[in-house]
Amino acid sequence: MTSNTLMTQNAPKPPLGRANWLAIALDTLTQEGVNAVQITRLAKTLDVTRGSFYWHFTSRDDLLGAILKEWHATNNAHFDHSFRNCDSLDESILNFFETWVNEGQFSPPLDQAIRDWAQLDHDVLERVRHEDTQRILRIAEMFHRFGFAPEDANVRARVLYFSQVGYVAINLGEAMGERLSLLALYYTAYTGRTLDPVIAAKFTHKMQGTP
Amino acid sequence: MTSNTLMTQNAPKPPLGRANWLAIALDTLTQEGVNAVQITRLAKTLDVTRGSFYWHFTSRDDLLGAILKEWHATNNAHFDHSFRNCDSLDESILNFFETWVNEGQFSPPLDQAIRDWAQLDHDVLERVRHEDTQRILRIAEMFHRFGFAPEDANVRARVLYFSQVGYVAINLGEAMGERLSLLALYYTAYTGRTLDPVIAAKFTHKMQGTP
DNA sequence: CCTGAACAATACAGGGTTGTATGGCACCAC
DNA sequence: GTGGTGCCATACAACCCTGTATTGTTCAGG
Repeated sequence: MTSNTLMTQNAPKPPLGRANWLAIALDTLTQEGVNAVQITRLAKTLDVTRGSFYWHFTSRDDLLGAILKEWHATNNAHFDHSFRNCDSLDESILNFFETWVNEGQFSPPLDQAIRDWAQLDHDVLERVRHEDTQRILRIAEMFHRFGFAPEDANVRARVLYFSQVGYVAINLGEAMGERLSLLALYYTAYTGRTLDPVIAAKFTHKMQGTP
Repeated sequence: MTSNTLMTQNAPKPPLGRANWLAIALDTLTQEGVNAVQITRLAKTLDVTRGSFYWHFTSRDDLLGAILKEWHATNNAHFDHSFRNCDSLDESILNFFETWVNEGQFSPPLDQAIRDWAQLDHDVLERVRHEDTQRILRIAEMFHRFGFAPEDANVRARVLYFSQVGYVAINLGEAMGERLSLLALYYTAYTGRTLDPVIAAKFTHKMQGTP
């Protein structure tokens, strides 16, 4: 091999922006926790030195603040939209399930990483608590809309939400098929009602794609 | 006034043992996570230098291993005994609730700290997964014993267990009164049955002590 | 007494992380 | 081309944490 250029040896490497750093930071946060989001490591995975970071951010805290803002802007917004405009309880609950397995808009792992982080930082805890109560309120409203008494709706919202959070925290690593096989039972456990078999079948078929 | 150290203002400071280090390590683990259990910090809170630590333990990993063993020996054993020898579903479920609020034998915060740790260490994850599946199995057996069909018992066990784990993960910081006021509704949400008001009242009264 | 074990203090080497300061280098404007 | 600006590399100072080696200190028992 020749020692000189003119080949693809020297990657063009387009300039990085604040968004690139934020994205990789969110990744390592969700995968390895707050303590792992270190400037040195991020720089290494971006194949760049820390000089770049300190051009886009003033400090590590600056980055962490941006992370929190990003989480609030994306994850929470998508959570809200997940079960709006639903005409039935079936649809609402199934949409809710889908939100938690279909990583795309709302990211449960990110949510959990933020929650872990909150255990160490009181400011983060406040924000997470606020979000959680908001979410529970919205789920409760949903239950109420479909005929549950206010207090019953409240409790069922809590049980449903707690369960989901607990499930991702426990991280059993089950396959999709396992979970779907219990769908109807989950539905009645959460709602006290029976899931229409046709709707269940449709949902099961739709979900068979993801692991 | 007791005798043999004739009033030295210099604290006698009895010698430390492996158990002392383990205890303080478990404390900081539950309060601040694995990354916070550092020899230097533990030594500082024990008012001792690191020289002591390296006499009792060979390394930090040695300590972490001991922590895991301790968790397995105490927390899990106490979890098992929590709802054994119960004659009714009421009693079982209420005992289960009590286990999760009454910090004494089984410690939910420690449980959660270990779970957070598991997110970073695959070995720990394996052990936690094993424990979680065991626990769920035991709860399912309990439901089955009181008349639930096997699959229904399985799902209800999962919902109940996930909920509790999720609740401590979310860390809403609610007062005892708040939670107790919804007791009966929680009970029917989890079991699909109605809680005997007398038993409910007895339990509520019993629990009013703890915040 | 004296010895050796239990336990702790001190000192040092090696590695890792955050900031900051400063020096390039490309590229676009004028 | 001159200059400025966006972006990154390099070098350095100040910590913090681990592990190990070495040296005390206390105390029981032969």
